[in-house]
Amino acid sequence: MKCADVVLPLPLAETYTYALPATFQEEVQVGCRLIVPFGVKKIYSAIVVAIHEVPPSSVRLKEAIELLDEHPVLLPKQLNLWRWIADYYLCTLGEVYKAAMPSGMKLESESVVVYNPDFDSSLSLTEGERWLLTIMEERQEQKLADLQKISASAGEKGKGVLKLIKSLLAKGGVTMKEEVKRTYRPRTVNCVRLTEEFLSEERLRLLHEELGRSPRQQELLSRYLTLSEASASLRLQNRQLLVEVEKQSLMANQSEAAFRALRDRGVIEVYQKEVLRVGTNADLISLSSQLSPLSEAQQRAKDEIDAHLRQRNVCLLHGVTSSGKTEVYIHLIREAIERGEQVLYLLPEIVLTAQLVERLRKVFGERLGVYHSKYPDAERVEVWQKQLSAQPYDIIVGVRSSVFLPFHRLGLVIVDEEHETSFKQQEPAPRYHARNVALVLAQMYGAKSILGTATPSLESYYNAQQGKYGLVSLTERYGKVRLPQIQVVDIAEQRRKKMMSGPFSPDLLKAMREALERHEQIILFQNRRGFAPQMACHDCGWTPRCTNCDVTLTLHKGTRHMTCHYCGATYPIPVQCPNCESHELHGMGYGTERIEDNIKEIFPQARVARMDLDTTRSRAAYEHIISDFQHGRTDILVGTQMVTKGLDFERVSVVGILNADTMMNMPDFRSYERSFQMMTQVAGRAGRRNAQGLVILQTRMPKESVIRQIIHNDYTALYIGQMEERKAFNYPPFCRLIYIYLKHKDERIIMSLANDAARLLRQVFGSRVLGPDSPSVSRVQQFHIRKLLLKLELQAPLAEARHRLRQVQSHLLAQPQYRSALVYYDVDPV
DNA sequence: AGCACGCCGACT
DNA sequence: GTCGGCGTGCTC
Repeated sequence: MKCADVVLPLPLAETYTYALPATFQEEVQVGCRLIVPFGVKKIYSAIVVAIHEVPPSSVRLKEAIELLDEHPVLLPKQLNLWRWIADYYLCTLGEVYKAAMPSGMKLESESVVVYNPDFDSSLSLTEGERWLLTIMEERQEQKLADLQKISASAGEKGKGVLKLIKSLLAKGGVTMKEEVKRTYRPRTVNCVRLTEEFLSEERLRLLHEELGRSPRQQELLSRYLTLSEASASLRLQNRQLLVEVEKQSLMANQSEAAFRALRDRGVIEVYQKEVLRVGTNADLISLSSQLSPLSEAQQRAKDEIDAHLRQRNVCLLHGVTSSGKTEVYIHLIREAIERGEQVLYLLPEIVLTAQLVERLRKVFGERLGVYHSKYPDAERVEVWQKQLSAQPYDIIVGVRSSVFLPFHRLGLVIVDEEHETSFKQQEPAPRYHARNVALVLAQMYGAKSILGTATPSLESYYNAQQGKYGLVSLTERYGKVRLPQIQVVDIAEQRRKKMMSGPFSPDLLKAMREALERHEQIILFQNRRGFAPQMACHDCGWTPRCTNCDVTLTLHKGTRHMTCHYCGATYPIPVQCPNCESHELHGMGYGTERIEDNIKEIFPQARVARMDLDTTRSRAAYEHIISDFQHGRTDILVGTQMVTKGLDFERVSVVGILNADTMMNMPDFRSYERSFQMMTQVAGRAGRRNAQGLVILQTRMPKESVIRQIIHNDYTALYIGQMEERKAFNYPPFCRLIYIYLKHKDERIIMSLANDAARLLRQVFGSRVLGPDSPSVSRVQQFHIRKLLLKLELQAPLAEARHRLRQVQSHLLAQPQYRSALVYYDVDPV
């Protein structure tokens, strides 16, 4: 008798053991999915991580319900990676499972309420029960979740559906069942074939005569026979030898009436064939045909990378914006594929646009698979399945989560825009850094890695300086375009002189006006979305705040709401100050929405688009904005960080950074590094394949060192300056950081918990523990938050440290007063 | 996570 | 007296 240890897609630390029924116990392998019952009613698809004999002690194991896979969907290396992530990032395997697999592969049960048609409705029922019963009569099987939605919109009548369902269940009006929802459905196409009766030359000849007076049907039939290559009788007798004919291709110029006639005669029949949504390797194109030759500088960079990778496993490519790193990658990818290796090309979500995929497809055709969170889940399931198959994609271009895809023979990993913080998942767990996970993955496969960026993270550059990574610089822009000229405007001074028009300095307006006259494009960067970051009463200074979180509300004029950017709650805009009854409530400060409004007033003839979280909810909307700008259908693009990411636009001559100070003043040891990266990246959008661009950088702190470094594109100065500070105050890359977050609804409890945790941790880690602090947003969704900081030496035994952390956690949570507290970790925070 | 159980305050 | 809120503990 065998049983299996499984991981459930839940934040649980343990694996669970299920008995395997005789019907499929021989087929179960590690890495397969099993459907298992869990708790009283729930059913999940779990991943098998071990198979063994039933231990004698375990009295009552539940049985697994069903085996979903003949072959593992999780390869041993992927499972090892899961384990590494759970261990390193201090989370559970279940959390990794949740993040790793497309949801179509993580089945979950849902409760369904079923109407009982034999129910005697003359029984005495309450008004609510009657209401529910009429709803169930209309549709006799309804998901519990749907009923809850219906009841929420029904108001009074639908109050407490759960209660109503329970009472009706007791009276026999309805029953309940659990159904596993299969969200992934293969796509099918209609195909046509001959029926059993007509699968012989003899019968077909007869038919031909019968059809003597039906030329349309004859034509259709002969077209079918041609398409299916049903020439020899051997083929006819063995249906497997016939080529499948899709109805769509059969019906080109054919009569639908003739088709129906043939079908009604019982000659042909229609069946469904499963097809992949994603491309197949059918039309492999020659790899060298679409390669652009490299410039001298690019070729040199590529040769250096090759040389480094012979010695080391990782190489950092530091190439200025617009130096054509992508072309270098393309050449490296081609060579890897020719060696028979697979390639993983990681990008931050925002850069993965149609334009890049198109460029890569031109070279690699259907050898390229795209894995993106904004693509339909069904497509992601298929990419996963294809990676498992015998003909996987040679290249995967994907976002963060593509590090979880299965590979057979991974040989090269490219992490583009390596410095991007969006590679680090913030919420929920696992809080993993896809760049670092990708490096671990590469190591597991013995693959080489390339990190590319114009603005390296200090960590990566430090590793390169230490000789851990190779370092290659590409200092020349493609086509030898000059880097943009950066002009700094002191907005404090301009404001004193009353020269500012709202957020715009005269210099910026002048540059914009001239660009518009020359029919060139403009990018404006403001790192705040919404209309105004807060509202305030002019008379008493009162400011609306979120009731769940400790933050001010952002005014969104378009949606006529105030929104909490932490919990997403929306509030109506107050007409009157609740504090002093004044009507003088105004938005303070500038978000992208307000900038857009102002520009439309100043340049009414200009076509303006805005790109931020609010305007790019869907992939279509996002690609629309980009393609409009790319094809010159918009003149000015206003946006948040999104506009700073490696987008290629040819006609941009002016970039405006409206307020650099919000970035530099972030209360974070990385604020200067971030400011440099963001501003250098957005500046790099100016003057590509064109004359030199102009960047207007508005700030109140024009003398700051980082501003000087941005102007001169002096990464080395930034690096040296920042490294001195990091060393002096002991911050990464000179140590490792782990944030410990504590959450509780009661502020008094969180304070005492934070103090107890700090005391216990200091007993173990001494002065390596800092805090507790209140984070800048100290309350989110009713939970009070405290944060502790653990600074570990680079050579510290990490596994030991993590073990001790877990010990302290379980010790604290065992105390009754802290039982409802939440503890989680952020390892290597960004 | 999601669900049942159990304990306390606000209503018939 | 019961309904229903939420805190607590368990799930092979």
